[in-house]
Amino acid sequence: MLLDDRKLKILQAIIRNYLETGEPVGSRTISKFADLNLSSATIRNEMADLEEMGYILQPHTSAGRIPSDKGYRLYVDTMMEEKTREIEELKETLLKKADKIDKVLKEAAKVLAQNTNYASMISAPSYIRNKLKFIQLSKVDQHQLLAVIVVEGNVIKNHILKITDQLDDETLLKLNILLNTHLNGLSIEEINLSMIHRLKQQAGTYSAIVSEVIEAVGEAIKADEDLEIYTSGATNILKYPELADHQKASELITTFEEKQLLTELVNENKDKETGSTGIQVYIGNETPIESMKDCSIVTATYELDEGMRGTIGIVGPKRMDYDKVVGVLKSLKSQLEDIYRK
Amino acid sequence: MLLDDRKLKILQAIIRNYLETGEPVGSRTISKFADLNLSSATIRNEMADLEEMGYILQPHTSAGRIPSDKGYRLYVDTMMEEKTREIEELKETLLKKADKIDKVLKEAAKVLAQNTNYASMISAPSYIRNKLKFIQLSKVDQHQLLAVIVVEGNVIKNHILKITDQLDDETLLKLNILLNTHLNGLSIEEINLSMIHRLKQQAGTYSAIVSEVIEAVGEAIKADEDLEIYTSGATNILKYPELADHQKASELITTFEEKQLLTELVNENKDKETGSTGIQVYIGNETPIESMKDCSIVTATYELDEGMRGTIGIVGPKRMDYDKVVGVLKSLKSQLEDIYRK
DNA sequence: GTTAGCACTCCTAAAAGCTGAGTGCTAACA
DNA sequence: TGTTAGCACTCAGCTTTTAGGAGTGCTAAC
Repeated sequence: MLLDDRKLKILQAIIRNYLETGEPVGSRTISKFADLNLSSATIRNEMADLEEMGYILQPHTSAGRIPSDKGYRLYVDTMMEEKTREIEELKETLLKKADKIDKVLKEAAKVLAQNTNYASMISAPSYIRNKLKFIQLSKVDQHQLLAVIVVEGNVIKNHILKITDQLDDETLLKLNILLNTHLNGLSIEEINLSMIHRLKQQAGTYSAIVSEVIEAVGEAIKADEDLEIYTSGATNILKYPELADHQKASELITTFEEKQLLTELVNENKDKETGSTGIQVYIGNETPIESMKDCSIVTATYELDEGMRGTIGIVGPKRMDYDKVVGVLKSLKSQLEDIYRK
Repeated sequence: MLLDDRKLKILQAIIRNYLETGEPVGSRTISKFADLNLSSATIRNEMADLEEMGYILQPHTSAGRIPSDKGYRLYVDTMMEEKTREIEELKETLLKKADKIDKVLKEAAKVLAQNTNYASMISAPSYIRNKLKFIQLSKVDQHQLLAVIVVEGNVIKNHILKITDQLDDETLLKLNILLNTHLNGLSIEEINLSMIHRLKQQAGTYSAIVSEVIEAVGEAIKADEDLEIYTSGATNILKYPELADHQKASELITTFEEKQLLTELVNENKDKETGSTGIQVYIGNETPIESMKDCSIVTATYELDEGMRGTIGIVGPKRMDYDKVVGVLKSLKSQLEDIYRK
């Protein structure tokens, strides 16, 4: 069977209507819809066809139709009208706090959730290939050293290490020079055992300190393991009756609270080439997160610098306002990139 | 009317029973309760008295009785049996990660929520009076300096500052010495305008850098303004029907998600002398947080070091298992203090 | 190919009925 | 005087019934 123009128009009308109301839509409702002048009976015939083709389904006999995942997919891929709304307030709020990226992202997630009435998540940008930029050892007091490790992209890690023997300033300076000359500019793959061994030998009695610093460097570089994720508006999902069932809602909100599972989403996106727009839409079972299989997820990938990427995501009911969400995400994406791109 | 021994026993039985079931308890249920051999009719008479005295109330005629806030209060103050359960697993988990206090607290909040089936929150310890311990300026690259600021208690803040003019190593060393000799050991009150002025003069052409560093110092010291709070198990409240109503539940969970309002709880506790145990119980309307007026909150204050305090809290239904919660909180409190106290 | 008409399905909300837990009161008992 | 058995009464909540309405599929006519 062919999906001709009229069928497309009817499908579109069904989806639009369902997005608004959340109720199954019947043939009469569609027949009253402006441009196509058809009786409800005709619509019914067409709807039967659409159902057979898998674009819509009936929750039960004698109910109207609702879009299937396949139907939504078609809608998102081909029928959406691009709206270009702006969220000006957001930009202002963001600019005010531009000095602290964690604050900005937290705030952005909040604004996003409030604007869309869905749940939102933002992952902090993480470097894909990280190189060590700079190490600084300093004496904090008699028993403690502070190691500051700066990684490409000005990610900074601090590590306190306890020492038993006293260190004079000169030795400290030597250690600093030793570490920096050998390690700066190296990525994690380049710091291998033979290099560590060589360094330890050169450090002599202080090899224990060198060990500990190198370990801290390792942790600093693979920082994306515990990826920072900011979420907001998880409770918005309680607003949609089809998701507000206790069991499901609890699982969903927990997913947002724990954040652990959301990394799957981020990782899924990191590798994938998302095309020119950087927007990904997961509908129902397409989602990589089990507890969200009754939801739709829209994500955007932002890139502050070559290889420094993060993910913005919106989670809502399958009948989400895709037009709006995509618009808002695009806007936020470009605003983030504007603020931080040099 | 006097609250004699028998009335007390009946009240206790009512509360115990209600805590378990969450259903209003009737006279017959109580009369079947072991030690007091009384008929349901007698219990009914006593219950009428207890109701008149305000310790219990009826949701509607011909329903059993439930404890009032006043009843719970009496129970918590005088009738609770102290149980001393242990959460051994917690201690192990905590020890494994003892190097990162934020991870520990996050984990502790999680364990707390899972153990109790209520919502949990933990505020990171914050110094009341903070002193500057140490400043370190280093060159990251041609255009950027890194200022590392260490505050008493090894709280470390990093601040990146951009520079236009080149700085040679000698000047940097001089600046470091200048800043450290003048500022170390000072509290925020002691760094006043005249001192800043003097420093700037001595810094000559580099006064802009000094300004920026001092500003960063200020932020580092008053870090408790944006108090870190870790929460977990907010969705647990959906398990208690009396709180799971959409409107209320949504507000409650949002409170946990936003965390902002929780600072009120922390501040409330910071000043208050909580007695020898450090445990506070808020029942119903006693709570300082509006959205939680149908809940009970139990908090404990832990103190890692003189003046370095944080708050642990449990939020649940009014019929929470006070015995257990108090026990768990005490246990966690002492474990935290054990791990971090020097 | 389109449409009016009709019988049929089945969800939903409201109404009616029933049940059982629980009460307050009274009168009798120890 | 305190305790108890008994009884009539209340009322939330569940089940069943009923009615209504939205929507469908099919058929026959245009």
